[in-house]
Amino acid sequence: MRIHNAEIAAIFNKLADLLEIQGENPFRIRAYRNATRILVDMPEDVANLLEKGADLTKITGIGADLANKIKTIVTTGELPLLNETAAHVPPLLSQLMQIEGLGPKRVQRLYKELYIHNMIDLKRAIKQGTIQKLPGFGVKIAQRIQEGVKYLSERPRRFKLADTIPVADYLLSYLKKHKDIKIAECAGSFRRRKETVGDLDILVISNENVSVVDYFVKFEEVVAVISKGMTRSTVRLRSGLQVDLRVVAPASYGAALLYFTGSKAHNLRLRKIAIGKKLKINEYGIFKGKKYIAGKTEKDVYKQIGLSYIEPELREERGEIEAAQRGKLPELISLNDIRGDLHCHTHATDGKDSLEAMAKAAAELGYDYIAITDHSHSLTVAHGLDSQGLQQQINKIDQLNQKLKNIVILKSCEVDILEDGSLDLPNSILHQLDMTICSIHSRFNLSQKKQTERIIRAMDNPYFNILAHPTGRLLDRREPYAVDIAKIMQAAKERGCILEINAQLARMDLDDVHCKMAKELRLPLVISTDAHSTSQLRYMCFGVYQARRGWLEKKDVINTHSVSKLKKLLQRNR
DNA sequence: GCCGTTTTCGGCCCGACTGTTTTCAGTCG
Repeated sequence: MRIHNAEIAAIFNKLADLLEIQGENPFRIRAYRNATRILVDMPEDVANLLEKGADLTKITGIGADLANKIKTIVTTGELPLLNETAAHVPPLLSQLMQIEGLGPKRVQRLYKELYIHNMIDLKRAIKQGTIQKLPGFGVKIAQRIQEGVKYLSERPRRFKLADTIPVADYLLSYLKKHKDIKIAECAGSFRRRKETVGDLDILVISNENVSVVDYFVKFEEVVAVISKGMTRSTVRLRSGLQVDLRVVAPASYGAALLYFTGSKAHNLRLRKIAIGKKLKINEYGIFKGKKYIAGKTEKDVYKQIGLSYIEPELREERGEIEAAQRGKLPELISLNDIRGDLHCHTHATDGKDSLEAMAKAAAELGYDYIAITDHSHSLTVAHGLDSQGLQQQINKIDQLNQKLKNIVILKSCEVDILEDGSLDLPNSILHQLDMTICSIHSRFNLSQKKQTERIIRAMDNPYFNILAHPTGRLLDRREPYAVDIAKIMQAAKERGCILEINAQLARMDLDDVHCKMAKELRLPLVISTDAHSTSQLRYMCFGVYQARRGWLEKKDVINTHSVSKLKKLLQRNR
């Protein structure tokens, strides 16, 4: 049984919670939390790396002790220290830390004074009204805990980025109506374009902070004001989304935007670098002693500590600071670089719109080409095409291409990869296409070895071009199927195949970490929308965000090429 | 628990808001 990084991370995170409740050294706890972030951000399972004999202490943040603990978890599936700690602190106490307003100190007190071991005990204590009688607690904190418990069971954990955009736009337009607001913009993970957003962070530039905060909490969608001070406030909206507002003066714009954009790990590094230069960074600026030396723009702050400007999408402490120091930051791809969409469906299978409508919509987006990739016949739920159906579509596209002047329709198909790794349409029809995309829509639960072999065998077919949605994950709904992505990428590279970044909102597959992994391997990727209607062609921006988070440049993505260069690339070596 | 261009020991980012206090601890980002 292979242990995945997320499982090791969960063990360290739980250990950190319990140690925190015990009142352990905060820096030791930080080391464990830092390790969880490192593990989650790694493109490959450490179990794999250990098998290859890698030295984990080479990773910054992992010392001899943590490396040993990781090894123990990988070989035995558990960590003795966690079990020992759990003997002193009830392990389910870590759940209580997820409640808003409950940190380690209060959880410890609930445990020691009221013998609360878990969520059930807590709910009982709330009902009995015993919490407010604890020294240091009081009525308001008890009330906040009660609301926190309720909210924890109701709220979605994170929101998809796309779902938060209309809310953010509406809130920003509301804020901008205030006469004293010069600038209002989103920071946080929203600005870093993470695929999911935990809460919305909004920065406002104004000299009239008090009236701005007052105005903010009156926004029509606010259902609860969690905190409200002179310069910041937190509210909860009808949708369950939490919004943090911060107001600063113009001189602090850059420093505040930097601070509020994060990530936390990125900011920590910046602040440490500043300390090394006898400087101090906070949300008001960068200071030498008490003297303000910069802070109007983010660029100014970076410059003071010897770094070039780092794009928000890169600020995850995944090597961007070292790259900035060496002047080796990537020039990130942008939506304007995209010249076509290579994955979309029509009403011939499970799409909503016609071939003509899709082509016209793509032309309106300024694209040079669009590939029509309706499903093949194994996907019966989508009424997939058999050879005959595909032949009819090919003929239709040929006719349409004669007529169309401003766009080229590429003949294609989303071909199912069968369990044995064969494709479910014969090469006799595939050779008539400009390209194929191939994907897994069945037997998700094969072992990692079998699933990986299945895909690589499919790639052996010379008509295999693009592996669509390579891990099959659906955000919040389905875990990725077990595949050795490193092996798949290597095999794709050797065979001239390409991996997709699928921009369907629930997919976003590959993810950012895998994009970066592909880039390092020099494996080309494609960004596609998998549009099932003309309107979904607009999802392209989300794929581009993901690509930017994965450090991709124009040259790394094949649908930035002209149609002739693209066609050449899709020829493989056949 | 990690780390080292002041350090192998002694540091480890920094500030706002709240509630329960009478000057500050706890939580959060």
